Amino acid sequence: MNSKTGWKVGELANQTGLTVRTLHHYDKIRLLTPSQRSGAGHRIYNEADIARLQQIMSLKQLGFPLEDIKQMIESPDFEPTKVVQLQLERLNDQIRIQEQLRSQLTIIYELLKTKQDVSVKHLINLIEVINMDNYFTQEQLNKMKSLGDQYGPEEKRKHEQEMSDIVSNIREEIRKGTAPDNPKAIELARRWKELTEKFTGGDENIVKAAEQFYKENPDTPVENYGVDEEVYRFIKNAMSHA
Amino acid sequence: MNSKTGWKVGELANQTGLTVRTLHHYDKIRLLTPSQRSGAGHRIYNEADIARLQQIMSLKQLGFPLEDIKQMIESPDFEPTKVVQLQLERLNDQIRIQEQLRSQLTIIYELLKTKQDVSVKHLINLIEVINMDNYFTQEQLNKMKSLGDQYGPEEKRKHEQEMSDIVSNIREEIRKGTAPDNPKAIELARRWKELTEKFTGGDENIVKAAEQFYKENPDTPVENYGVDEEVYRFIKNAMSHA
DNA sequence: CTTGACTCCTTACCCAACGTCAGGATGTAT
DNA sequence: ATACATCCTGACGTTGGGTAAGGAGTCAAG
Repeated sequence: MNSKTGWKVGELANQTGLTVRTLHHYDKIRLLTPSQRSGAGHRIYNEADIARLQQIMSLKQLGFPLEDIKQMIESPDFEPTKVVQLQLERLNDQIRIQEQLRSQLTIIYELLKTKQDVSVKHLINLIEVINMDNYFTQEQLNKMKSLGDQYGPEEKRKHEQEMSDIVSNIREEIRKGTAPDNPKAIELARRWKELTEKFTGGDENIVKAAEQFYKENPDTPVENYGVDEEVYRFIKNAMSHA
Repeated sequence: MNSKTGWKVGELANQTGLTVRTLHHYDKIRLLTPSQRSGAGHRIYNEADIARLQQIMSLKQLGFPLEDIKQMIESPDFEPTKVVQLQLERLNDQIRIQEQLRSQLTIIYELLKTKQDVSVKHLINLIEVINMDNYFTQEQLNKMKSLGDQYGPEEKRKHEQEMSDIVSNIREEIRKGTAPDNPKAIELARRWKELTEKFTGGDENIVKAAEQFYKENPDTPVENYGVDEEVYRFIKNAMSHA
C-alpha cells in the first residue's frame, strides 16, 4: 500500500509545488497529458506521467521554452539520462557564476559601506555578471541541439560548434575592447581552456605544442576555428586574471 | 581620459549584456530615464544612471517586478547598501538549494545509469527542489518589505513576520503529511533553526531551556507563534535529516 | 439522503517583460 | 557623398502562466 497508482491534479500540484493551473496549461499545450481520466473527466496522472514531468522541469530549468521541450521529449532518440547529466553540468556553470557574483558583490558592498564611491567599471561588471545567469542558457541550447544524434560524429560536431561559438564571442569582446579582467572575458577564457582540454584529452603537452606552433607560425590558415594571434593573446590575458 | 562621461544606449547595452530594447523599455516605464538627451534625441546615460541601473538589476535578480522596483528605488529612505546585502544573503540561500538540487540529481542520475527504476518519491522530490529556485523569492519579499522602516521595532516585526510565515508553512506540510526527509521540510526546519538562533542571540542554552519548557508544558498557549507539540516534533524530525 | 466544504472541469480574459518588425532620422568612416 | 552602423518612436506579438466565472463530482457528517 506504499505505492499509489494515480494522482489527481491537485495532489500532484501539492506534492511538486507546481500550481494546478500550470498542469492544466501543460495539458492544453499537450506537453503533459495525463494518461487517464476518471469517469467524471478528472485528470489522473500515473508514474510515467510524473517521470515525464520531471524531465520537463529539468529542461525548463535549463532554460528551454516549453515548445522546444515538447519537441525534445517526443523525439524518438531522446535520452532522459542525458538531460539529468546536462543539468548537473549546468549546475556547475551556475555555481561558478555565483562565485563571480559573490566576489563582485562583496567588492561593491565594501565600497558602499565605507562610503567610497563605486567606479563605473565595477557597476558594469556587476550588472554583467547578474545577467549571465539568464543569458547563459544559450550555451546549453547549443549543447542540447545534438541530444538525439549518434555518439561518434556527433561528439566532434558538438565540440566544433561550441568552439566556434566561443571564438566568435571572443572576437566580439575584442572588437568591443573588453578588458581582460572583465568577468565575461574570464568566463570565455575558462570555456576555451575547458574545451581544448577535452580536445586533447587533457594532455598538457599537446596544448603547449599547439600554442608553440601558432606562436611560431602566426599566419597558418589551418582549420583553426579562427583562433589567430589576437584571439590567442586575448585568451592568455584573460586567463591570467582568473 | 580614463573616465567617460556619457554612454549611448547601444554602448551601455553592449557593456552590460542587456539589450537596447530593455533599456528603451525601462525608459518608457520610467524606471530608468537617462539624465540627458543629445541634440538629436539620443539617450545619454551618465554614471548616476548606471548606478541606478545596477540597483535595478540587483533587485530584479531578487525577483521583484519592475513596478515594485521603481517604488523601492524612489522611496525617500531607500538604501543601496541594503540591496547589495540582501543580494548576498540570497546568494547563500540559492547555493544551499543548489546543493540540495545536486544531491537529488545525483541520486536520479545514478539510478538511471544503472537502469534501476526511479521511485516516484525521488522524482517528486527533484521536481520540488527545482521549483524552489523560483518559489523562494517570496521569502525575500517578506524581508524586503521593511526595507525603508526604522531599525528598532522593525527588526522585531520582520522576525515575527518570518516566524509566522515559517510556522504556517510547516502546518501546511504537516497537513499534507509530508515526510520529514522531504527537501521542503528540511529547508523549513533550517530556516526555523536559523531564526530561533537569531532570536536568542545564538545562545544554545536558551533554546534548550525553551525546548524543555514546551516539552513539559505542551499546552501553554503563550505567544508562541503557534509552535505546538506537533509542529515542534515535525521540526525535530526534519532536522535529523539535514 | 441531503447539506457543506473541497476539489475538479472548461472557457475566457489578463499580464509582465520584453522580442521583433517597420519606417525614418543621425552619426561616422572612407 | 555614399555606405553602414546606430539611433529614434510606434505598434503588434509572445511566453508562461494568474485570476475569475459558472458548473459539476466527491466525500464526510449530520
